[in-house]
Amino acid sequence: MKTKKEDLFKRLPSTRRSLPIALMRSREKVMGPIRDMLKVSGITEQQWRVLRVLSESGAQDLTQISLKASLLMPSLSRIIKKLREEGLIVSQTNDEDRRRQIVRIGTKGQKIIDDNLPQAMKIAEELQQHLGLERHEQLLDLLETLEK
Amino acid sequence: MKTKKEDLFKRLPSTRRSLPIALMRSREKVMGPIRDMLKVSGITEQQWRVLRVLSESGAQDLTQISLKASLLMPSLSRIIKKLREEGLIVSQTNDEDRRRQIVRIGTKGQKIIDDNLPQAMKIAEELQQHLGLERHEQLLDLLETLEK
DNA sequence: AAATTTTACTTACCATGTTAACTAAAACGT
DNA sequence: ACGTTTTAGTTAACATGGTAAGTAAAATTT
Repeated sequence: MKTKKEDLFKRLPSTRRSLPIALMRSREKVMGPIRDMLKVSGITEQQWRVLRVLSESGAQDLTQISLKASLLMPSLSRIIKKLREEGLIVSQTNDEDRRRQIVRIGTKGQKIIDDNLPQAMKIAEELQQHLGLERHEQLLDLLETLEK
Repeated sequence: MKTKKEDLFKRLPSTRRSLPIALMRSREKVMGPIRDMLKVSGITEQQWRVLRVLSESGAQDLTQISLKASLLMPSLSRIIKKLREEGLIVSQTNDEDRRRQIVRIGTKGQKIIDDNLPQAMKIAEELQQHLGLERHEQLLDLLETLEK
């Protein structure tokens, strides 16, 4: 078997075996059905994450939301503004610390959660079944390892 | 141990065990060092991917690049324009098919590749070592499974 | 050959990602 | 108390993500 000239040098992994690119592609694949679902409600994936956090963990300030929803403050700031304008959330400044803005989900926002939660769960279950429970757990564990 | 009301209902996985969110967080983590590296050269991660594809696979049209670099055509279109303006690539319309634009990397673009490739390889290696070779391969395999 | 469809981009529009600079309020140091 | 530092959030600027519509050339249909 001949050796190609390029093989004499060290090379970056091909895009197919590159972890950053693989992560990106997987994410696109996984998010497809979720985005399709949300399009009907007219909200984005990130707005959905914010509403979910508020629905699950109750009223809280932007810093907490940004941690739980994995959104950078500048993005979150815009998103909160938008969601408030559309009446999906309500916010008030904290009296103890007037820098803080406490946000809670509104009726209209909660309705979007309620309307989409069943299908979201179905999508998550199908994804899990596609991989198989064991490999699904394994994948999450490996990704968790990556975080540290 | 008491059962909270919410536990009586099916729930979406917490963000820590949600695959879409885990993929996103992992990607951010992994891309950090690469972005830091590229900042010095003044190019973005996506521009880097385009240059890499051109450097590795030679002159080709936008559709091919978009597949290899995992970029949507609208994004790629802008990126190519930018890279051309900055003199990192050169492009010419194909004579057989005048819709096609054949792009190749320029000297200046190749220099960016050459300047950063060693460090990029080092970053990739460190990532691999962090996980361990076996788990690294395992992770890539699992992500590949997800694609299908 | 003329009309239709498909292909390869391009442009527009809006939302988010990312870094940096900025503002206001709270916490700290002396 | 006063000045400094830190924290919480906002704004700005530029690039990309993503959907939709537009354009020109090639391929197909009739």
